[in-house]
Amino acid sequence: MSRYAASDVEAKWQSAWEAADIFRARRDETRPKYYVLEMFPYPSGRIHMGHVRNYTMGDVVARYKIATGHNVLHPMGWDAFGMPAENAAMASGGHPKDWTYANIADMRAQMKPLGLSIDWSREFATCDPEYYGQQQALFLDFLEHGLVYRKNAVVNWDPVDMTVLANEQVIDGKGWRSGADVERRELTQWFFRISDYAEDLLEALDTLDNWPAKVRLMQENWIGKSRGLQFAFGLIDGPEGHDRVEVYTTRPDTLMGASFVGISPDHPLAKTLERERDDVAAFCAEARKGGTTAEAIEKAEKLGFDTGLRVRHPFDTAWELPVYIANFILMEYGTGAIFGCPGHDQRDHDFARKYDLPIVDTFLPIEGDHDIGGAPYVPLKSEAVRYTRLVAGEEIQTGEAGVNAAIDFCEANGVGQGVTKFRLRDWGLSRQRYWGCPIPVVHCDTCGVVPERKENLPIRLPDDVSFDAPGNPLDRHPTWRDCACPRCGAPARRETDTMDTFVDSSWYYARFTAPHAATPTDMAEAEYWMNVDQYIGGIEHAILHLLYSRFFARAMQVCGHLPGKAIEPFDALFTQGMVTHEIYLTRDAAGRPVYHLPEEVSEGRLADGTEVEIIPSAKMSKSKKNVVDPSTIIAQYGADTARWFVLSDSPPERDVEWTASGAEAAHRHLARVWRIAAEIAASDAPATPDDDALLREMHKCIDEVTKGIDSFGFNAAIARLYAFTNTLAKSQAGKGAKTSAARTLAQLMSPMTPHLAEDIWAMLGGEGLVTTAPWPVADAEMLIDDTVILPIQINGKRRGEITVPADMPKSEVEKLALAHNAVVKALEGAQPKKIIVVPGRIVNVVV
RNA sequence: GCCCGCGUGGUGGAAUGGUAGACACAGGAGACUUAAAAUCUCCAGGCCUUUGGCCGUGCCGGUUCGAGUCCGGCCGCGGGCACCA
Repeated sequence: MSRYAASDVEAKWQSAWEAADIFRARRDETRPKYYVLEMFPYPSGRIHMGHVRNYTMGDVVARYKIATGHNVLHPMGWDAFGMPAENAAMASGGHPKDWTYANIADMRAQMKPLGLSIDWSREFATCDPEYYGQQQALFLDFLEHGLVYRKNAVVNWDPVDMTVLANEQVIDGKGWRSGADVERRELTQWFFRISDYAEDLLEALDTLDNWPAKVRLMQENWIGKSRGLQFAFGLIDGPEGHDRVEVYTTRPDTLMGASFVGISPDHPLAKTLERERDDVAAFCAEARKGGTTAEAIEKAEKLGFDTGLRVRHPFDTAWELPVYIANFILMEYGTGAIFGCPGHDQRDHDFARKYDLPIVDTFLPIEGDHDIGGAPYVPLKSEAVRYTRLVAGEEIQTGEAGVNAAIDFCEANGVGQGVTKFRLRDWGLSRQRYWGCPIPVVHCDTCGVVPERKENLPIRLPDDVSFDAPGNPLDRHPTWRDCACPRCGAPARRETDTMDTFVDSSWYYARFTAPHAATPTDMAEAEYWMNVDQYIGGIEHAILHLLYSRFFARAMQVCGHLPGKAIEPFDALFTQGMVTHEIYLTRDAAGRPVYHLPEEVSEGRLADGTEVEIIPSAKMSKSKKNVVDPSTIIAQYGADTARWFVLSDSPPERDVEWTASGAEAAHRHLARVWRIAAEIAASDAPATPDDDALLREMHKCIDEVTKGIDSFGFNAAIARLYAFTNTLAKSQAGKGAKTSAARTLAQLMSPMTPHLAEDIWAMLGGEGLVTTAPWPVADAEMLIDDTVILPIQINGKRRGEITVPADMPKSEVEKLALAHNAVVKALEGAQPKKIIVVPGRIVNVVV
């Protein structure tokens, strides 16, 4: 008998699927539709195991849905704009466009051998003018509907290269190429009004029942709805135009603990002072050093500058507080000003100790009380309710009730208003870069900012650009900027900013429903195919990409590009873990790590015998060389082995470690299944006898694998398939029962290992393709066993077991349990205190 | 710093609040073979006084007849933090 030859088998069945054209999605009102989508890849050049895992999971779902009679849409495309293409152009002199399309061709060629059930006729790249032209049309519609506007915003500025830097390009506060200290600088930029949808985006999270709870929680925290008090401190002898400092606080219950007021270096008062005073200007310049990320700002050393100005406390006008400019206060949140309460906030506490400000405890003492000299006192969740002193004679509870009481008290006394604020800021989409979708507006000296006419779209990126100087090539292009004003016809200049690549990925799922429509979407197609029934991708997109997509679905609906039902574009979301691998390294003379590829290492040693250090289980990354190329694995074992392995060893939401032995074992198992099936097919044994145990196992396997796939329990489903294979291999049944069991095995494996499944299905005389064969259904009667083993516990510890009929009444089970040796011994003639019988599960005797 | 998650044998992991360790990897013993490969069979959490007993799911405490699972606190590791995609 021949052996399982993966490469022949896989090529054969991929051709068969292509010939039958079974993955092309067409509208068909007679069948339920199912849209499964994996987050589309960035065309970096090579696919990696993370891609294999992501697309395999989507493929399992897609193939399972095909088998259960659904009309499946399973498309693929490329998130093709972005910085790496420009970096490659700068490093090697090529063009971002050539680099990107070459990468797409390479990656498509690597992806096809995986045997994915993709409708390739719908493929597009976001850098295709056909796609980004429609995106420009969307932008113009958003502009018309008031969903886009311009305002100033802070960017990372490299003062040597005179260019804007991405956060990624700021290393330890310095520009990645120039090494200069990065500054925060304001530019006029385009913004989407996502914050107008904050309340809706928050409330609709409750409707996303099939999203992971943690993703919903992360989005909830990101949107950050809070109720607080907005009020003003009266400013004493402030500069002209400044008589108060508006503050927003979520902790008005601690107002009596105030010991300073802090304002952002970008606060209007700070800017006024900066113009008037050199010492303030010097401090603000210092405070603006470093990157713009929240992490950089909050981790930076807390610096404050005493302006010398004083404000009056709203409850006691004789009480004066100093005004500090502080580098950790963000102008984007609240009012850009805070009051500091060092007694009950760690950051304020640190600040107060550094600048020698008073630390006031506002919580009334209860027994064994706190001392806030060493650390701020923040009550624990589990502690008794605390009371705080708001003003003399007013005591209020802490926590939410206290905040509301404090707001009520303040409003009643004319000190500010209770307001609701969101942490969510508007989405800045301007990028000062070439390789992105041009923003389709024109700057005219007479008319100002004018939208392009839709008939002029797409506004194409020019091909003749150079990357030999820092900055945006569109800015220095000799002619591209020149145009006629769409309104008055006078000579005008194009906007040279391009769009954030998150814009590209915020609506591609809608475009897949009609990838070549002359408008952004085709409403009939969108009505049929939307929503995405199952979306699958990395947890790293839990906030930004998913939130932006949710906003876009709403905005597109406002502009008539999506039907009402698509307000939430992704009905179900699954976030998968990473593929990890050990890192192998040796040290150079200076002790710096030198990384080695897995194939260079054998049994912990390099070919020359040098022992390597091993760092366990880290995310695969080219720089650490702990990567395995899927193409190598496919060449060695076949795609089914790679698919089987990435699904088998870990739950899909968790990381999976790629190991050579695991891949080897997966391949051995698939070869075994093939061999077992081939033996059954070639056997001349009689059709009977049946094997009741085998058939029961088969139905249990159908049941559990079906449930496993339905709930993304792929690893558990695969474990069940291993067990069933073991049972089948040992069965003494006749050819009839074995053939039936093996065909079922082929069907159950087909979503995971479709090529192998087709091959053994055909071998065993299955009709047509297993891919399109109807999914098997478990016989409910075969799932119930006649007898069960019940563990006997004494005081919750297992002491024995009894085997009883499954339907034995509780009273009978109790009698049997009480007669059990271990129970008799434990009772020593006494009566049990209690007996708990959970039918079919357990007996617990309390003595 | 802030938000979120995870932690179970040598390893990956399984377990609607109900027999902890399914299934697999690595390991050990054996069969087959001149031999190897391949394949097949069996063993396998730790400890002890071994037909039995004790301990055991990061640590400390709680709820419960019963906790890997629920609650509180801690420790460790990972993801995100708005211009990486």
